[in-house]
Formats: sequence, C-alpha cells, structure tokens
Amino acid sequence: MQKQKLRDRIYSALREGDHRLTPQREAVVEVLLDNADAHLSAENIFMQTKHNYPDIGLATVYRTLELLENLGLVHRFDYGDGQSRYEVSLTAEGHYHHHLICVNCGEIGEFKDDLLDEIEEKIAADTGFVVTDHCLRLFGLCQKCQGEQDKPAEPIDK
Amino acid sequence: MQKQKLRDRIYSALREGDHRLTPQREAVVEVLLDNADAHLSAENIFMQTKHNYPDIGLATVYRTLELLENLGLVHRFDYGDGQSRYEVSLTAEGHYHHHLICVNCGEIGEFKDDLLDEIEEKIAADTGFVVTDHCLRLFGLCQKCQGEQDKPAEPIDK
DNA sequence: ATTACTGCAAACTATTTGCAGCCTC
DNA sequence: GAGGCTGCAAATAGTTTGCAGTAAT
Repeated sequence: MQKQKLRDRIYSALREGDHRLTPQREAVVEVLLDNADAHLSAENIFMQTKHNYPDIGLATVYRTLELLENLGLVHRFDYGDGQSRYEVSLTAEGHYHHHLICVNCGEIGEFKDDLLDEIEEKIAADTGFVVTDHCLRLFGLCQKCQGEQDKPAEPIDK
Repeated sequence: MQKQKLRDRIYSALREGDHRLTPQREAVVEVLLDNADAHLSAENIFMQTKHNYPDIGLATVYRTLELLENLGLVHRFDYGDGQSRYEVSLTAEGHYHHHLICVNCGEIGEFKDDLLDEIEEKIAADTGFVVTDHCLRLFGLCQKCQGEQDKPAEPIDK
C-alpha cells in the first residue's frame, strides 16, 4: 500500500531524533508495517520479529515500541484484557478510527469516523477541557456472532 | 444523594444471586457508594475500606469487585496506566458519561452525553456490528493545567 | 571513539489463585 | 452444619529496568 511512505516517515523521525537505526528496530518496523491493520500485542510483535531476527529480545521490542510511541509513530491501545496492542499511526495528525470489539469471538474491527469532533468541541465549550486525543471502544457482536451467541467466549472485557 | 437506593439495589442483587452479605462486602460497598463519582483503583478501595474494616485483604477487595462487576452493579474502567478503576453503575441500564483524562495532572473528569447513539446507528447500518456497550476516553489538558504544563505529574492517588 | 542500544535476567506491578479456617445462611 | 467467603502467601502475566557487552554513527 503506502508502506514505503510510512517506512520513510519512521526512518526520518528516528534520524531527526538522534536515534539509531539498528537491525532490531528495522525488523520491528517491518512487522508493524506488514500488520498495519492488525492489532498486535507486544508478544505477537516479538514472535513475528523473531522470524527475521531470531536473536531479538522481548525487552528490545518493548523499548522500540515505547520509542516509536513517544515519537507519535505508533499508537498503543488497551482493550482491558491486560495487554497493550500496537499499530502504526497512519497519519501524522490524529487518527479517526474506532475499534469494534466482539464480546463473543474477540475479533477487533475498525470503523472510520470523525463524529467525535462534535463531542470534543462541545466538551471544550462546556468544561474548558481541551481534548488532544481520544480512544473509543465499542463492544458488541460482530455480524458472524449474531446468530450463534453463547459460544465459549474468550475473556475479553472492558 | 440516592445512596440508599443504590445500596438497596446492590444488597438485593446479592441476595437474589445467592451471595452472602459479609461485613467485608458491606465495607467495600460503602466505600464505592461514598465515592460514586471518583474513579478509584482497587488499591484505593482497599485502603479506604481498611478504615472501617482493618483486617480486610486485598484479594477480598478484588473478589468483591469482580462479583459486583459480574452482577452489573459496578463498572470497571481502564485508563491505560496499568490499573483498573471502578465505580458503581448509577443506572441499571447503560451509562452515558465519558471520561476526560488530563495527561498532565492525571485528574479524571466526566462528561455526560449521548451523541454516541448516532455513531452506533451508523456502525450498525454500515458494518452489521451491533453495539451493546462502549467506552470513550478523551485525553487532553484540564482547565487548571492549560497554563502550567510540563509539571511533574503526580501518580494519581486520591 | 563515543555512547546509544541490546540481550539477559531479575525486578516490578496489578491481579489471580490455592488452601485451611471462618462465619453466613 | 454445609459451603460460600476470607486472609495470607504464593503464583501469574505483562511490562520495565540494571548491567555489562556490542555496534551504529
């Protein structure tokens, strides 16, 4: 897709921030780019990165993700199931997609929308709180699961 | 406020579910009722409960919160700072308040609104995903912090 | 040549669980 | 009196950190 553009953005942000481009970081970035619309946990990313760089340590993955998050290149999400998920930020500005979490099968979908702008303006006007970021998670049943409920649901809660 | 009504609802739900009303559970419920609009962590609740029931164990607090959550009497939130927050559900049905989290001082405010209904309808129409619950967290700067940023943020402890 | 980065293992934090005894129903 | 509930301590799970060695600039 626009993978090359994203990779360029990440590499130049690293250079500009005086961070080194190590093979470990390259490997992690590739995994992130290859899974731009998955919602990988640190452990997932670690396992996948091992394919291209078997000697990488889990701590390095965490440190890389933290760095990229601080540079605004990666977004960290929390689904309340005790582990963080990561994905590359697709734009330099805000991201306007929300997550649809199926409480039956655990699948995570996405929904693009900017209706929240309205809410954020209302908040600024009413309370003086200035919103810079948001996280909207919607729980419910995905299309697949609407017929066959009550299956052995995985432990996903908010 | 309507504390007595909430307490009654909790007590009868416990009875109906064949759960025992122990002094520990009573003590935890009182703390929850006294802090209906705070956003307490399990540790916070544990400490506060100790005032009225010094011998209570942290595990009991967790078990009580889990029970109340399963009964729909308490809502659990996750702000991504690694610990869950709890608050009594004020109504039997859905709750329509969102959380304003100040990234500077950590204060958590609330904002009541039902604009999300619109988004949820749109999602059902577009994707077939049926939303049953949601969690919206808004990050930014509270009014107090807008002048004096970059302060040494406190580790949120009420 | 610096000194940021890495892997490993140990440390930490929030939460869960096993178990023997206790106390509500 | 039976079985759910409790406190304690130990176990987990995800993440972070200290350190000595390694490698990007």
